[in-house]
Amino acid sequence: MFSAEKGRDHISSQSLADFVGVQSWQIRKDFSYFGDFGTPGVGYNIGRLAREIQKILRLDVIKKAALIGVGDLGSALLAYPGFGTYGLDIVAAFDTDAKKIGRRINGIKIEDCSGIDSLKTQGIFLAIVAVPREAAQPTVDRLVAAGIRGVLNFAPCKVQTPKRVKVITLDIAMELARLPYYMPAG
Amino acid sequence: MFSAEKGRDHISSQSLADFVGVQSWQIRKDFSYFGDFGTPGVGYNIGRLAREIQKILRLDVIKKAALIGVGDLGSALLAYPGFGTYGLDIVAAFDTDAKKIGRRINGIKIEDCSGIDSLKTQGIFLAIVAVPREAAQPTVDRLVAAGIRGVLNFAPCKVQTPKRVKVITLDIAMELARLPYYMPAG
DNA sequence: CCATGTGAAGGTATTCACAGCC
DNA sequence: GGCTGTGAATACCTTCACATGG
Repeated sequence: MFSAEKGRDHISSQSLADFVGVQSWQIRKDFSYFGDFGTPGVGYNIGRLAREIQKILRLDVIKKAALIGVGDLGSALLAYPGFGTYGLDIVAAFDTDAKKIGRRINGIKIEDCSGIDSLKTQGIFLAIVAVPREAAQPTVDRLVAAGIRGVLNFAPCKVQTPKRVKVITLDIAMELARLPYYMPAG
Repeated sequence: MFSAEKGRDHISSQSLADFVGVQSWQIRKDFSYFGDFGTPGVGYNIGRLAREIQKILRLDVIKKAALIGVGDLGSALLAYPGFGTYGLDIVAAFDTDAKKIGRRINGIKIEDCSGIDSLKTQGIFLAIVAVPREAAQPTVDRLVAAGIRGVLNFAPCKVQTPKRVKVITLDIAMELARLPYYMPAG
């Protein structure tokens, strides 16, 4: 990748744009919102650029996350190796099912849900909610009480939180359902 | 739900707005792009509205989908009961792992990948790609050749397709990684 | 001469507020 | 009176093209 830049320490907005499939001015405009990282006539220093982006996206600190609900999806998430790329680490998992409690997946022991209440003391401020729809709101309420600041919700429903707690809801079935809308004569 | 409207056959943009957490003019404006479904002074006929929305979102036809890659995430998707809500039905599953081929999950038999090439003859135009990143582009190429029209891609990478094939990429780790960005002093 | 950063233009989406219909 | 549908106003985002700095 970046074949035109191999062995060089700078890259142009044009090369970056070609690589990710956008226009060069989009690259420059977006970067300019966060500061002047580039050098006119030269381009962007690759090392500097990487560090700036890591800072902007907060990739420089490892963030601990808890998983609530270890069903099929939850198990898949525990086994997924891709979170490290973004400085994320799932360090705790909770379920209500007695048969699952005590089992380990990928080194993480599944705990009883009472442990949720002490997440704050462990420095955990992110939670992944992979519970049935009916359980989503009560679960999130408990997480909010436990001091959680951000929630990734896989339950197909809206959940209410105080403004200080950010929620991203990912309804996988709805994402698939969006596709036919773009397909002429579905 | 809709307690103020219980037992009635019409609902106002205001009630809908309160329920989903938006402004009433957003509801009216959005609906108006697709036609005049409402009655001034009365509101929207609930049955009519439901049918109109089903038509707009193409929920009235059942769409068959194929799953490629039956790892942890793929298995979770096969077991997930929520696709029917949106008129979706996963009817085929493929994997390269000989140990998995022939197994059934939720009534769907896991097949060898050669079956991908005949998806079109089965009337399948949607595919879910849950394979490792390296395999994503070749898999999608094969799906495109097989006449697939829409792809839900869980691999954390861009995939190239002809314009006629719509791709939605869902990078779950990146979704979680977005949260700290909204959290002050993450 | 090269590539950035940005004012300005153009386009799109959001929001308002009200005329018109029930 | 109540509620819709929509023009008009506003804000936002996208795109262009160029002045400026190396």
